[in-house]
Amino acid sequence: MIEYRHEIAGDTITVHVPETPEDLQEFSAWLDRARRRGPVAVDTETTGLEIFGPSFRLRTVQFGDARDAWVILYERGGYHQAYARDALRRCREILIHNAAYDWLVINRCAGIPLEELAPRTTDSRILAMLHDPRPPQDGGIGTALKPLSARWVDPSAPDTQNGLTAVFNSLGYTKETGWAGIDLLHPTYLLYAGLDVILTARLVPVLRAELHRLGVPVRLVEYEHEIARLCAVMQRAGLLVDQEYAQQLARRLAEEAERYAALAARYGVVSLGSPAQVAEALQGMGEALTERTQTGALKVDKAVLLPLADLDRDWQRIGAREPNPLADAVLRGKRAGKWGVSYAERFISKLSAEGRIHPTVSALAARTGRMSVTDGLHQLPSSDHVIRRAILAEPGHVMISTDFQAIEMRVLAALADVRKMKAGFLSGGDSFDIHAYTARLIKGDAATPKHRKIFKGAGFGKVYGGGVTTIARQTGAPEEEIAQALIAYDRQFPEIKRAARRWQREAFQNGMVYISAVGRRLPLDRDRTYAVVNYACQSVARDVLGQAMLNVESAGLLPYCRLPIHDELLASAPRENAEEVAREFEKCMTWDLYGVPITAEAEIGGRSWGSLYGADF
DNA sequence: AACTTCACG
DNA sequence: ACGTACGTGAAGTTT
Repeated sequence: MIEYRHEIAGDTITVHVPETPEDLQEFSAWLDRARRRGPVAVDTETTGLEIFGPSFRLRTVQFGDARDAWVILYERGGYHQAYARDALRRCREILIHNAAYDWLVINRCAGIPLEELAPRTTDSRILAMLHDPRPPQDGGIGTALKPLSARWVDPSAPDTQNGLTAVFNSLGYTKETGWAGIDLLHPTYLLYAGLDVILTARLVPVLRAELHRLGVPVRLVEYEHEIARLCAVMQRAGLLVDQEYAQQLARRLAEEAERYAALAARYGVVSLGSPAQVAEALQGMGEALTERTQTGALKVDKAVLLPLADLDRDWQRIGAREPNPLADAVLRGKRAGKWGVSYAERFISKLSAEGRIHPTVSALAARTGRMSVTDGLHQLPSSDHVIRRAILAEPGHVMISTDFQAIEMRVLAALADVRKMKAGFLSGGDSFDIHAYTARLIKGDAATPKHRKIFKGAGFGKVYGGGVTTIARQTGAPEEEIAQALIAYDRQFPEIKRAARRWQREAFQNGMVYISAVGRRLPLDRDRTYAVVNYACQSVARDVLGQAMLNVESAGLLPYCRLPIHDELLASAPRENAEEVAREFEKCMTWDLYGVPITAEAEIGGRSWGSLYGADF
């Protein structure tokens, strides 16, 4: 048995590393005592972060409480693996930091379904997010184990992390390659592995007490653990990639990017991605650039370049001027480059052995509680089907996308109790259009599609906290018209302004933390408290999606689910049942929220995701 | 690491 | 006192 001693918060702790069957027996005896006393913290060390990648391996599984850690050398195989598996099955209550990762690792490498682990798990990262969801850049502690431990357990907790990075470097590894390359028995590695479970074991009771003190509902904590499980199930399922198509698409886009880059080079732009070069070249061609970035540099983003290329927001010729050929080449070259690299190539490089991508589905990512998904799967271009075409339903299946209808406007109406909005949503049928309704309320029979567009902008302005200038820029309407529209909007829906003021006051009285309708803590930035309207709506909309996911599971539809996308659930379902499954999804996403109907509409596509975006396949 | 840009809801 | 568009992930360039 290898043993290390270390100090945490003034206590001497021990990291045990069993090597022989007798050592493992001792571990087993400890586990029996520990699991009777209380929860056992669990963690894994792996060769990297690509759980579904072809060379991924599980190296160690750690167990621990506040004073003892046991690092099981899973990589050694044989009885090490047997004891680790057995121990995972025997623990009643498990504590994990960022459980979704370890659930999936253990599921993939040790064959224990995450459905067995999840009901027994408390995730310290979830507790931390419910305490303060802000990343360090926004003034929070963040949710990484070391900074959290430094705050709540022992200020010197991050030292081992830095120590391990230094060891990686001294051995000629980087932060990425070190995890797979370092010797399994390296003392710093084993100590680091052991300390993580001890820190987790100490973190959970402190955070629990803190949440209790702040009145965060236990129900919310439990709900978040359920949502984490559902997201992990979707991550495990992954999405099928049309490999041949993706490869061909990547090649085509690379060629296209190359062609436009060569064109831009003729005007002195060596790198399309260099705003400074683009700005200088455009000015050299006599173009007047007026917009500036936050740091004072000349802005040459899409919004600036499109008019120079005589293109509207949909890339259609306006006919107002002679297109600037450089602006046109930069726009097209950058788009082709981004689509090729961020999407098509990424799909290929991220493939699992089974030909699928498994993007990380983070259940609790944004400071509003919103989910996030990696590998670009939340950001695939929707204006064109070519990228989404590369993602496929299962063999014999079709893609089904079920969207909430105007969810944030409905949540706003519900939370702020906006009388006329609620009346509209209640009277409106399936195809009710809140923005057209608003336009009719204000303009009467004179309401036109142009008015609808303006009041849609005003509605988003309310939800986002935008002003006249930004809404005018977004909608393309004159500022005077927008100013009038906002006045009319406030007159029709006076409850919104009142609620905004009330929510800001509540937050101020609560240490600049607004408590959402479900009890979620939403810290406000002092200099932009108006954001509370957006935080309230966005976070409850996220919780509406979470509830829908729970309903979907109860209806037996979870195996069809592939991705949550803020106001949408993407699914793959057998072609012959598609109609029935689609209706079921709609049912799971339909209910009443404080007197406002929440409604959803399913669309049945073909084999590829792209088929839902105006293409015929 | 910071900045800029661009893709989404 | 007044007014403020919100939230992400990712790539490329510059510092």
